[in-house]
Amino acid sequence: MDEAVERERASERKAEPGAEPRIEPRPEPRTERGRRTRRAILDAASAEFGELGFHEGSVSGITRRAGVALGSFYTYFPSKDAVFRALVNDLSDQVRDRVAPAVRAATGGIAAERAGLEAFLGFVADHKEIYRIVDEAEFVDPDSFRRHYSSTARRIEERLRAAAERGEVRADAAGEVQAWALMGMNVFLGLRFAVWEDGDPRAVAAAAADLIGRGLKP
Amino acid sequence: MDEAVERERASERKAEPGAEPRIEPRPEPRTERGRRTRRAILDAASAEFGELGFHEGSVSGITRRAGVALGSFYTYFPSKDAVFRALVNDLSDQVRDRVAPAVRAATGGIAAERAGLEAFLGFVADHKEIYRIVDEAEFVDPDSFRRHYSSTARRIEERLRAAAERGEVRADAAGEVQAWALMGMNVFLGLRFAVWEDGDPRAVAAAAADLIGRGLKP
Amino acid sequence: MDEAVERERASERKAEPGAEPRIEPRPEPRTERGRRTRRAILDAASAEFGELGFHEGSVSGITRRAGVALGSFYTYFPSKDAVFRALVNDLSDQVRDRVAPAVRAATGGIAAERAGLEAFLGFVADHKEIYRIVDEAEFVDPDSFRRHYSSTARRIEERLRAAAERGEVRADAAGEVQAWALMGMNVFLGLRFAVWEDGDPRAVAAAAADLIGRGLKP
Amino acid sequence: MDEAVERERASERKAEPGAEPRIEPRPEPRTERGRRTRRAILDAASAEFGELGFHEGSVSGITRRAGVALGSFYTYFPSKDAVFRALVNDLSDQVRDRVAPAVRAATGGIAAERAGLEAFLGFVADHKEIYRIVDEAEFVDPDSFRRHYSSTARRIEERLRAAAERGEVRADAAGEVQAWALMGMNVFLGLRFAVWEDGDPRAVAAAAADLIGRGLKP
DNA sequence: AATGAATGAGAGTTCATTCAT
DNA sequence: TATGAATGAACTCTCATTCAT
Repeated sequence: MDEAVERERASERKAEPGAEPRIEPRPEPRTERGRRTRRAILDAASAEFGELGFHEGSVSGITRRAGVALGSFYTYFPSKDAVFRALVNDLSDQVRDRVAPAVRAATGGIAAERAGLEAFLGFVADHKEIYRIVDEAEFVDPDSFRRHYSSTARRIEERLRAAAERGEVRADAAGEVQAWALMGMNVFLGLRFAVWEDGDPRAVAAAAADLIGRGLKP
Repeated sequence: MDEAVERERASERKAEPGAEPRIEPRPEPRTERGRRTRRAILDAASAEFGELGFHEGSVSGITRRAGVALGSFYTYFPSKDAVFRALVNDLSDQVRDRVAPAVRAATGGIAAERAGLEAFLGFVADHKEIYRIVDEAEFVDPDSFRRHYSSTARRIEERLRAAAERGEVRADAAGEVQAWALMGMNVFLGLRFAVWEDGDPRAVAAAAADLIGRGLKP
Repeated sequence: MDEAVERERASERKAEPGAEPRIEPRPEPRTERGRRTRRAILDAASAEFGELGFHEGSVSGITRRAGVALGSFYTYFPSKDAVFRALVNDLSDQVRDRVAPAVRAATGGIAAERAGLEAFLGFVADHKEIYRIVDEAEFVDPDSFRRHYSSTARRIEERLRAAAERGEVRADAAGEVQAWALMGMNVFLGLRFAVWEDGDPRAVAAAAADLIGRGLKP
Repeated sequence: MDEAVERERASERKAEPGAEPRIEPRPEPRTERGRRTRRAILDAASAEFGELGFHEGSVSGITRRAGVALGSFYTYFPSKDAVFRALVNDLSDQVRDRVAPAVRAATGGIAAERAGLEAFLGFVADHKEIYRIVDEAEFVDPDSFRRHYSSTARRIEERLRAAAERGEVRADAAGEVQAWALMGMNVFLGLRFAVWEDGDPRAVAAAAADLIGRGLKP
């Protein structure tokens, strides 16, 4: 989460190069009450944007959900864009934090991917709004969007390479193309079997692992 | 394309059941001039939404690009939403019409998927805006969004089943999960290697076909 | 006046049953400043609609007269229709509040009608816009229009009945027809001798009272 | 009706003094077909404005009802205002032409007023749209509005005077005030017992005649 | 830190009227 | 005469952001 905050600030600083400096990043809340309010706004934003999307969602909708006055929003976030960015990064980190341990706990490259997908499907089922939010980032904050998928693909690629070095995966199948293919697979399986309809994560992950296990096997 | 028009009208007709249908579908242009203008607006909308997204794009931006007066837009489309819907369906049909022949011309199930992906990557490179438009449909016109992916997945699944019957693919690997997995791969490979950066369609398609070829082989 | 506010809110709440109530009633202003602004807008609306009518009048004309920003209008009224409704009810109550005491102070049924008409003519001379506003309600807000005349006629009818019981008026002349006839008389005398041209309220009221006094006498 | 046409032209000529000359009155249709089209448009306008009012009614609504192309409207009327004016004058003349014979056929001043009101109620029941159209003229074409009521009141006043000369009515009750009072009664009785609800014209007219008969009696 | 009134740029949509065919 | 496409001014309403309290 700290990472996300870091990025949020960086992103704000360089936002709109050439334009008026406009909006300063907000300082961390000093009091406990302030921290609670900030969290309430962030959660409300997640609900608002998840339900309505960025453009249909409104700052006043967020503050209404959060139970605070409209003006209070600007005590914590300098703009509507800023909450959204904070949210995308927050979610991006949350997925990573949920998938990574599952991957690490698995034995063997394919088993790791299977475990990772299963964890991912579980996360998605709990946070169905993630698709709408991340997808809309493509329009609202392309940087966050690219960063989210680039870093996810990079992590997969690194795992494939490590597996290749351990001889579990063909060396020529441990590249960027395969990493993106796997990520795409995961994302769409999540859309279909966790967002649209609740599928059985174990079964879906097993079928996918079977597919790529054979596909990548040396 | 006629199908798209058909759907557009149907969609408009049943929009908001119960509410007064104040926004009526527009009649087909009766003159040749009218048909030309309608097409110009549709193309302009594609450019506008592709560059700016649905919400940042404006009707006046569309008419400016099309070189017609603002009011003329409403001679052909009852609302900003309506062009967008028409556009999504139009693009959806265009992809299908580009991919289908390539698939049919190929020999064997895996070769067909390879050819399909290659054709898809080519189409995407020519219409980079398709991602932004289809993705934003998730928010603007969820029906079109679902229909687009559902029908694409269904077509892949049918091909897999046919290939399984011909013994080219394992029978237990010709299901919905695999179809969505393949579609996800294709979509993300398109995003990475045709929209973000121009990759070599042949090479990317070959690598993907190798992966799934082994993965699905009986 | 409270009654009018009450009705306004009720009317907004049930507007367009079945459709989404996108346009919500505005909460009461919480601060004194807010109350002042609301009143300024209502008065400005009265002037604007009185001069130009509902359709030619504009929200921006109202806010210009009120000396507030365009957007402030929507802090207090959810739509142009809504101010209009509020205005009609406000005026309707104002007439009643001006006529009623004059009526009560008079001795005898006919004298009461005479006094009522005289008060009414005075009010109209001060608020010449009332005709345009109430008349246009027929198109903009038929409910308010009907309510205004129905309740006025009902009050007249009740007075006639009471007078009949006191033996001041023929029993068979204390019905709805007579009440509507009297109201119509009053309304048109107001139009002719208070709006179009400033007549002498006492003289006009006396002539009318003479007419109906003889007409209703037992 | 010729009178109405005459007035229409005059009114158009002097419309908007000082403004650009703009719009020429349309010549009489030369062919039979032209006359039919003009009538169809006028009837359609009556329906359109009667249902929707002047502002909500649209030229395209009129042409749709009339079954002619939008552009054809301007072959017969120079503007939306112009049809409306033509319509008001047309209706005004129609009422007069329906009421006048009934009045003439009656014997005695009061009987004439009774017969006139009864005829009026009958006309209104057949043309409920007349109220909305004449009332809205107050905003759209104040001249027509004033002329309509002024000339109606003048006719009543003349009848009262003649009756006074014949000794049927008190001399001091044959003035403008009484004429407007009678007209107001008639109008509101029409609104209540012919437009809002179908009452019995004979009974209503009898009750009103009783009222004014006694009221005016020498 | 919190509140909620105030601001105004900006967008979608309508429709009377014109005009080329 | 008739047609229907084209035009663009004008209007209502939204909402992110500011600011006085």
